[in-house]
Amino acid sequence: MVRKTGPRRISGRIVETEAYPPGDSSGHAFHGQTVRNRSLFLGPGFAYVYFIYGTSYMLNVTADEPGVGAGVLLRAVEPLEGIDLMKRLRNTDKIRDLARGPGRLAAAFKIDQRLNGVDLCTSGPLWLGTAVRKTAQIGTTVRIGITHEIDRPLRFFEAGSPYVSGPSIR
DNA sequence: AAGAAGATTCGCT
DNA sequence: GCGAATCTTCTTA
Repeated sequence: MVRKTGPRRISGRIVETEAYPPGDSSGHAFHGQTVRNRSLFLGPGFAYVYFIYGTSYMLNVTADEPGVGAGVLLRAVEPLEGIDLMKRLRNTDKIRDLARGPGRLAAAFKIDQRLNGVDLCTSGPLWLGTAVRKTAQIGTTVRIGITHEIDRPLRFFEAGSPYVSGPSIR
């Protein structure tokens, strides 16, 4: 994932995600389209950004066809470029904690509601690149922090990565 | 118009 | 580990 803010560039490898497929009652699209979640219905490859708990922004990559609400929550990133800038944005010097967790990830990449609806498949302020090629074992667990459909194994992470939030046991 | 819940984080114990 | 922080949206009166 790459973030361009002014002359600065922030990037990292996505190491943890959660899926919120169509019809999932824990997904924000479950009750239909609203002002808040309309980006989820744009079709695949757009940013869905929302603010929660009065403290945190979160970033999803939209999925599925236009009109079908579905998304993938990005929960953790291994920092690559722009680490000094991330440290300032996150107010910490611990590289491991810069983007470990969905709210921290958004803060480290300077993501707020202005990026809601942005196309993530063309280079703009925020996009998903393919430059980093590295094989990894993918672990799977239930999703974190939800109260519906809690048994579905829809959290995915790079096994053994120190940049993953939460449990790393399959 | 008021209240509750929410895909979390941080600071303290 | 636990509780507060703090805002948006949706529900209920």
